[in-house]
Amino acid sequence: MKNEILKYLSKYTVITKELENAISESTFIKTFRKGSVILKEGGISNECYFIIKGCVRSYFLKDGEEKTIEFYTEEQSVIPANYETFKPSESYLECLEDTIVSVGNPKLEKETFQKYPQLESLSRIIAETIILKQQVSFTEFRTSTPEERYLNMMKARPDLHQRAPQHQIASYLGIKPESLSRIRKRIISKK
Amino acid sequence: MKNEILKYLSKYTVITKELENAISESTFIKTFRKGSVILKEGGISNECYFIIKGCVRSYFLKDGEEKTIEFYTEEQSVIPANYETFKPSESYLECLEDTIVSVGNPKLEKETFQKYPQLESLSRIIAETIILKQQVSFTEFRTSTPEERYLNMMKARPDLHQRAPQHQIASYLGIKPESLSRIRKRIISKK
DNA sequence: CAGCTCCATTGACTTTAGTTAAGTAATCAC
DNA sequence: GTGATTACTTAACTAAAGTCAATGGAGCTG
Repeated sequence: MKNEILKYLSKYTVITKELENAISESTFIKTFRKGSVILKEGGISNECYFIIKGCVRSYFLKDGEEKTIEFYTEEQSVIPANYETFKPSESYLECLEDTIVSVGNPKLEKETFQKYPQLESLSRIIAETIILKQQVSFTEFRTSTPEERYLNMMKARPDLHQRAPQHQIASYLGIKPESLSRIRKRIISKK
Repeated sequence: MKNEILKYLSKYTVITKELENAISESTFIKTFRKGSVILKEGGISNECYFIIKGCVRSYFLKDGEEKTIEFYTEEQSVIPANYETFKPSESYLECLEDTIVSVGNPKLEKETFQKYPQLESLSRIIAETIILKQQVSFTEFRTSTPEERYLNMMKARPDLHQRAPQHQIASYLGIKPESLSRIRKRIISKK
């Protein structure tokens, strides 16, 4: 299972025996059942996750409604917003499917980075890559209509449509379920 | 001037003599006149910037219109989307004011990280912090109406309103200039 | 299997943003 | 300083999303 991480890291660097050791020493596997809540509002989190298999949704409550922050699937990292801060969480983490994750925590992380500085270097590079990718997503979102956002999502992550209910996808797109329903209808009639 | 960076870094760590050296060896100062274009569409960028004083806007063209990606001001880092990729830029970087920046480039960066691993560690931590902050901004944007976005911006970065023309702010908020004009009118009449 | 809950869809209506066009104010260039 | 350009505002109209309510279907539960 753990070689899923190595497979991911191999996109950024050559996997050495050292790196393999670093990963296996600093992470462990956990599995969650569909419907499990990994983190609740108000909860303290001290773990981060790399998704090996499955789907996790983060969301929070605003005006009594669930607002989906992100859907995390295979090869994505979940870092709770309160990771390492010891502050209560404002959001939830929920498994939409049976999910297998690789778990990290600050203590293990710190020790491993000291022992394997190349891993920290790799982490920096990946973090910077994620920043740029996030910025592209954000910009794309900002400059698109709800209809375009839906089409973009279907192109970039078509699997989400099978994995998450439509009202959660709607809130992820920043619109109401009724609007998403109409947008879908409009798209079909255009074809 | 360079101690502006140290001042910023001091939010994350204790500034050692070593760190001071690391910064002064790996960066240099550049100044740009108001209106200067730092990076054009199609241009290759191999520099990143830390803004000491001034304001830089990044934008790109979509359907013949300028879409503002971000306004960068004091203590913010500008990393062009094509930094280190050697691919032509899809966006522009333009100075809205006379601007003083500290410049970094991949070669200097790499050398410095090898010489001062603690700086790379700090960079990782800051990058991870930025990821979380970006996610909060994105989520806030997604779950807000245009009016709320404008109010949020005025609260979080009121200076932008003086520093950037309104139509650029409109595109930053993902709306048309006419809509921003109406939103402002609506807000005033509510008071 | 009946009843319940949750979800997606649809319709009627309201609100708000986009579009187009015109007019005014501000800025820049000569 | 004058003319030209650009930015901002306003208005009338269109298009799309939000709101509220009702319906029908899927899935769960006793």
